[in-house]
Amino acid sequence: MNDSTSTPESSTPSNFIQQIIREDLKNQKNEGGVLTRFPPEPNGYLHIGHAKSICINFGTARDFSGLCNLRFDDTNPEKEDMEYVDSIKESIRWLGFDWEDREYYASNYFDQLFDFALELIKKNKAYVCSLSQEQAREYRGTLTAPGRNSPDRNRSVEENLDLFARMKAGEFDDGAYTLRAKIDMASPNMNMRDPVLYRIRRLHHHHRTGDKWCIYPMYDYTHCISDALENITHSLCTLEFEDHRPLYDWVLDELDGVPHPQQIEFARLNINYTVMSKRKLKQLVDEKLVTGWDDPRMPTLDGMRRRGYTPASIRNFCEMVGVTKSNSVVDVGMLEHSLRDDLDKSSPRAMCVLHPLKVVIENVPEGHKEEMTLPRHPKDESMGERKISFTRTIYIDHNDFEEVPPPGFKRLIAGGEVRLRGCYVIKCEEVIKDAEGNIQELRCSYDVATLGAKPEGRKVKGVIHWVPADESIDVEVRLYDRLFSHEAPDSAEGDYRDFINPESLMVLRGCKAEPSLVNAVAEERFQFEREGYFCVDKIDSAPQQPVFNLTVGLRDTWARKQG
RNA sequence: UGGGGUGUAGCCAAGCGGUAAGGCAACGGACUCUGACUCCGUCAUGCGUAGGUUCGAAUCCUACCACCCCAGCCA
Repeated sequence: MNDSTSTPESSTPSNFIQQIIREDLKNQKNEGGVLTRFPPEPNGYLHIGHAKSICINFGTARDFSGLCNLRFDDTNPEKEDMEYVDSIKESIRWLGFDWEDREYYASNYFDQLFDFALELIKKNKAYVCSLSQEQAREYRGTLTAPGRNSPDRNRSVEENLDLFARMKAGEFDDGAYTLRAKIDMASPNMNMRDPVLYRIRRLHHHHRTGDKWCIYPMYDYTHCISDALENITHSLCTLEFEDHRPLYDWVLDELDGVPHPQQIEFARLNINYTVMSKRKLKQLVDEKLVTGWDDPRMPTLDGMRRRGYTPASIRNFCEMVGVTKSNSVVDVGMLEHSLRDDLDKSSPRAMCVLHPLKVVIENVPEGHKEEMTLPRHPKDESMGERKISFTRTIYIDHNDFEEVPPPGFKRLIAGGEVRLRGCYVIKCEEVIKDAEGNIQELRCSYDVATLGAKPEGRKVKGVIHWVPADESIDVEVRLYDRLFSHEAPDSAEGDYRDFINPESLMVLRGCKAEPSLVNAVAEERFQFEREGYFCVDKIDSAPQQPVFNLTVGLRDTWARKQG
């Protein structure tokens, strides 16, 4: 295969869709071009599952030097709204894809769609049916029993034309008539049993066409024609549309002079420990089980963005997952791996003490202040440095001190030593407790000779993070965990809501952050050393008062060993 | 009991008649002023099951099994 057409970079293994397209290009199909489309219905917010589709559609086009259109599949005025088109556009842009000026709407094709319907009627391939919804269901038959022809099936072309025109003119109530394709009521494929092409929806205003129309085309009829009108070459969609393909092909075959794109189906994305259906996500929002569509625990792109996910990590994840036709459930660990992988490279380091424990270093004089310089990134010098004052009173994390340490504990213990990150080695001289025996503070000493140098004659294994007491800033930190404690909340016994992880959100107030963090801006990301990756919440932060969301924790082999 | 799909390790996934890629996870170890990162190593005599064809089968054939989707005037 030595054609001049660009092929996907070899770094990403080829998938079955790329193989089909490569074959098409070899056969000079579509004049060697590739045009795909991402076709969301503007009836809700995008989630990680849509991200896979976006990556496949835009990514496949990019891999073959083609283009991808954005098309809103807005044929059902009952559920759609402008609010959603704006949010969808924003999410796609955020993910890093650009449809340039190729923004289309199925509703822009309503006139042409209507004319094509006329063509089908004239060819005696469509008829106006008066069956009620209930009757239609009865006439349709079942999975194993064939359906029966509608009594209106042999209505004359003239009468069909007249009735369809009157449907459009608004003469009939919702549900009084439908326009149906005349195919085969005995087809083993339910979609081919004279599917509805148009329905009457007088009661709804369309978010773009207003009240111009009172009949609306159905998905099956609209999608293939929209693809054809845009000269789409490959119409990539999910598996559940597999048995709609014969209908997609039927419509285009019956129409004169329209191109015939190829529909190819792939498996949708499933991830464990979450739910992906719009119905359930909406329920979580409506029942206030989460704070909204952009709750950082939600698998929505708005939620993931607020959580601190990077667009690149989501794109890489989608690459990693691959494209196949087999239904699968991807381990959320893979998503987290992709996230950490990107964040490790791109996040400046900072120190923030989540559970402050006061430490007084007795051999540091009152008022003493020594400026420490720490790199913003251990491997990327271009990120620069930050300054932190070493003072007599500091805070360390409560979890970094144990009076009775478990075996292998290498943090601070009574009488033991530990390194303060980027600073001196300190030794715990005394543990001060209140009447109930709770640890109040630690009295320590420090070894002057250990700044940037190994201590003499002994080994100090542990390194812990810290902040100066006076100069640190108080911040709110929100610790997020998986929304569900069951890996398959959908398919488990009982209601999925019963598996909501009660610890999926823990709010910590009075955390002590190093002073450089005071100017952190919305959505800025950091690695809080030894804790995890955090980002500044864009909703609840105020100037000089950042609120941090835990994006994902650092891998923690110690915690894992502890059980 | 109809039709359309899919079965390769705990998870995702290559493989396209020539003797099971890669990633995630896990487990060892090295390194380390983050128990992080990085780096090394281990991890399918086995490809849903049973037969068959072949010198040779995850790949071809036959039968069976399991799971997913379809009976909206939703997309």
